[in-house]
Amino acid sequence: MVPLKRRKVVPPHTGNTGTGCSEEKASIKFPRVVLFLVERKMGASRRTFLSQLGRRKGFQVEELFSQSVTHVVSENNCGDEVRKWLDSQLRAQDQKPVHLLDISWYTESMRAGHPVEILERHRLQVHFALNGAKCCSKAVVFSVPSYACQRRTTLDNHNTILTDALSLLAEKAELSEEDGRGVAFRRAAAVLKCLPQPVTNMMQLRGLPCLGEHSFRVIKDILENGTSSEVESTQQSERYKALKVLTGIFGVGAKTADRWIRAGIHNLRQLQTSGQTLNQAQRAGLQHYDDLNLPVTKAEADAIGEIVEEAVVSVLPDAQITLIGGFRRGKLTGHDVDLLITHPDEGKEVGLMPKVVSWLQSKGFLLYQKTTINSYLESEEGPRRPSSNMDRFERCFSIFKLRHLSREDRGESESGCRLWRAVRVDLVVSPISQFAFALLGWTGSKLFERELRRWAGHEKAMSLGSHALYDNRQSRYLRATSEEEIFAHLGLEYIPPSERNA
DNA sequence: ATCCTTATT
DNA sequence: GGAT
DNA sequence: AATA
Ligand SMILES: Nc1nc2c(ncn2[C@H]2C[C@H](O)[C@@H](COP(=O)(O)OP(=O)(O)OP(=O)(O)O)O2)c(=O)[nH]1
Ligand SMILES: [Mg+2]
Ligand SMILES: [Mg+2]
Repeated sequence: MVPLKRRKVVPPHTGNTGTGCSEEKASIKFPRVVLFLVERKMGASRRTFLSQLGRRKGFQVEELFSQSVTHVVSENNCGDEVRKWLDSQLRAQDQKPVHLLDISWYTESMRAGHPVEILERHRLQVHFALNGAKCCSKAVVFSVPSYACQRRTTLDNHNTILTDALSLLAEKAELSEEDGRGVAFRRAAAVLKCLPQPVTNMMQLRGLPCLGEHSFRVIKDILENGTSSEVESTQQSERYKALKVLTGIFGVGAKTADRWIRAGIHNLRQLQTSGQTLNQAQRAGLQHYDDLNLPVTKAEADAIGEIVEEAVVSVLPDAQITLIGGFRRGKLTGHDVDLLITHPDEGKEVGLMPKVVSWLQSKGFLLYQKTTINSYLESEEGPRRPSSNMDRFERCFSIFKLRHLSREDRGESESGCRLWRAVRVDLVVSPISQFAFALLGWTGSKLFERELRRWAGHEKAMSLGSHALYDNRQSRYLRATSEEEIFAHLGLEYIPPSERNA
């Protein structure tokens, strides 16, 4: 884990506040091992005694913690506590990787007269959640909250093997229309995604939320054998493979795929020869199956953003376009491009979507589109809208025809190779008064959105949508002009887009 | 036992 | 499947 | 029933 080889050893520099190395006349026998003993719980006198013992045996034992230290030895502290102390001593970016070791490694090394091999039992325990669990017989310090919208989840996932496994089980449940199981596995995976380090043993998981018997079993199998038999058998199952292929068609969900499989349709060839009636979305989805199952790059997303911008400003000059969805969270690829359009003057955006779609269609950019315009007058029934304006909401699901991005802009027309690809593009038009809700609602991730809404309903008696937040107790809509304000309304710490990758 | 996000067409 |  |  921690690279010990070729660690540059900084010689004990001047100003090392003296009480150390030079006084003990024994020379340093192990230059690649630089020790530091943590005084906390060990006591100053015992620490001095152990340090001098070590130096007599030829170990370099530092008085102060610095970048040159390679081995940190502690007694009766757990890894979390030691890590916290080290962080308080040295800025995180200045720290080099160190071994966090128990005193047992030190005493064994003293007895052997040389640094002994580091075994698992020598390492200090690193816990993730001390949710009611005890840490070294000391009370809880920090915890992993149970709603994903209370946590920071960046894209650097230290447990991809485990989260891929749990995500696959979630997908299997969702394809079997077992939504409860599906969301349970999604939440379990999300908890592991937010951990600061790889899980190496089961004890580290004590006290974590959303992990139960089944998830523990899957994790244990992977830690012990490198794989989970349940995951493997799922991947090999004919039904799972067929469900994946068929739901890979835009417009085909779990129910339709299940019906087709029961009719003996397991792949695209069987579907095409079956004479099944397909709706318009499914016909487009099937025609562009390969392209739509290719990842979309950030460069392609930017290119589409520019085309849409040209369309939008040509019909409404001051309109603003924002890239949302996974790309706003910092993802490098996605399954589609999501764009949010608004205008600084409330009401100027009304009727924009049909004009934008017409422009794009006239230039031949749209292979498919379904636009929905939600405009309705104030109704007496149900909760009243935020005062002063009516709800206007326009959306378009489309398939874009995008010219291939050329490395050196050679506008070639070679042999049989196509010059374009199909890309799924979602457009949303929102009035500026609802922009913050739209931004929050379409930035995702999907699980993060569900957890925000569950938090709103269950913990705050509120209802959150992608255009408004309703307070059931005050019987009114709460206004917001920024995502920060919405988190504040919900009593949540603000989580930036890059940390919503649950 | 019951719930599991909230909208749209 | 996991939390309440 | 599908999509976000
Ligand atoms: N409330 C709610 N929002 C959703 C749902 N699915 C997606 N969204 C929101 C959050 C997503 O980030 C955003 C865009 O959806 P996408 O399917 O394009 O997902 P995203 O862009 O995150 O991932 P991608 O890289 O495109 O696969 O819309 C849903 O089921 N409910
Ligand atoms: Mg997307
Ligand atoms: Mg999308």
